[in-house]
Amino acid sequence: MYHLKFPSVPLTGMEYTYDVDLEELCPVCGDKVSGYHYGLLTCESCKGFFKRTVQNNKRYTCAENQDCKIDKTQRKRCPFCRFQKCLNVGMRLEAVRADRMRGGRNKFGPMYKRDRALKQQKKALIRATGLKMETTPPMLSPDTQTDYTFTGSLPGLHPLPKGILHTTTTPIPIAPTDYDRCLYGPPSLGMAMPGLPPHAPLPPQYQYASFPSRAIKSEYPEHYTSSPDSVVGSYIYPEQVYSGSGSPQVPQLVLEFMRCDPDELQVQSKIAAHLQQEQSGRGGKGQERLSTFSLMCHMADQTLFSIVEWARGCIFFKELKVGDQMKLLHNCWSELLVLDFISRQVQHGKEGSVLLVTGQEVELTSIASQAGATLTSLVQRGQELVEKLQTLQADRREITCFKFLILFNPDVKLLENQAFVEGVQEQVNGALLEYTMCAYPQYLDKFSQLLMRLPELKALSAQAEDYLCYKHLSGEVPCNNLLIEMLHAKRACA
DNA sequence: ATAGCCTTGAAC
DNA sequence: GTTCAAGGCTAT
Repeated sequence: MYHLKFPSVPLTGMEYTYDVDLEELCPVCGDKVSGYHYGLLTCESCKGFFKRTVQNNKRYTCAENQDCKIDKTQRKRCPFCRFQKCLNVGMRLEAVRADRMRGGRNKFGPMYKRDRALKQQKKALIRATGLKMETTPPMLSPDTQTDYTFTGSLPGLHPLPKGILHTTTTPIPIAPTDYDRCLYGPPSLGMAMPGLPPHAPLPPQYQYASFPSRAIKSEYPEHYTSSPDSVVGSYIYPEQVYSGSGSPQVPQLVLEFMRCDPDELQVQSKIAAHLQQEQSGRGGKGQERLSTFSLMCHMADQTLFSIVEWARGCIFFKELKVGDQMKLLHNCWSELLVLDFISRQVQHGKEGSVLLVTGQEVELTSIASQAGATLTSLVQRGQELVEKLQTLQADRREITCFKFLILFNPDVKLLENQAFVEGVQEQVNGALLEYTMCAYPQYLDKFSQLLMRLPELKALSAQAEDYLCYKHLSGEVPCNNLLIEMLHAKRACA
């Protein structure tokens, strides 16, 4: 399935791929676009179809392998796959009104406006630079259009995934559960939170779901909120932090951080299994599965899940009220995600390739040749940071401290317990300083050298976020995505 | 059930 | 007042 792409989008990052005038095509069926409907530009018929499906709570089944091609002539054939595709390209359930109120505007208005502006900007850019690189073969339906951003699959992805990602034996267990989740659960952090039960499929309340914080709060169990008068002192463990029995060189706090750190292999197999499920859910016997880019999105999404899970279970963070937890995570999710990637490269990575969270290796050359310019430069910048950290001999403990420094950012606005966050950051700084002094006495300024990498990481993650935002607005990021949720949450605050 | 056209109404 | 994405209507 290569269709998880917005056919009308001419750009992939900063480079220009194909005809802007081919723009008015429905991402679901390729028919003529009639305007923004339920989150993106679609044709009139898919708009109506989506509305009928959601309003009347229709359930379809696919007579084939849930991978039917949807185009203008065949769109009536399989409503199951059509609706699936609607969701995949990013049509929003929340935009269908539960109360059927007519007219007016909804919260997507500003998004449509931004999207228009973005498209306009790009058109102008193309006109100005004359940089049209490739042209879409005119006969291709949206289903078969190539994703120029990140073509089909990377060679490096094949060796391992043979067994891991492309298993054909799994029957497709997705049918009712995921359908329900898609239908009733607008993408939300709440629903997405690991370890929490998903929405019960009760009355369809997909009405004006305000994006970021709505479900998040309500879905947190009460016991995650702590007493209102939490003060710094009561959370720090003063006498245990630096002294203590363990190893003489490592501050107690650092040991505690390491204890919170998830087992890498566990995360790896969990995410690999998830992606396998994802793949088998759509593949069937057809070869067309998720594009590499969508696969990467799912991978990043799952990594984000594990990061959120980590945060919720780790020292200090779990003492915070849910509101503050969310604010901190919304602020730093992309940094943590990038750091996760970076640290994997620092620890295991070989030169010339990157290691994915699933354990797969991808050659840098194949990224350079197949990914768009923006993504390639992101990876490039990432590798530069990796090299710096390797030169510094940054170890796992130090990088784990990084995670806490990033998470406990006292500059986050409107924190209820800002003093606590500040206190934690100070403690982490202290522990990191002591650790580097004890463990690497020969490097006098290792601590400050390490700290200087943080702004670089921040800049890199900001760039990555912008890239993701762009891809999202282009409709290329799969829906029901925690990544996107985070993206929206952050931009809504800004 | 589908899809083209019509009506509505909050945001601008 | 104008816009334009919601929902509604209806012949096919």
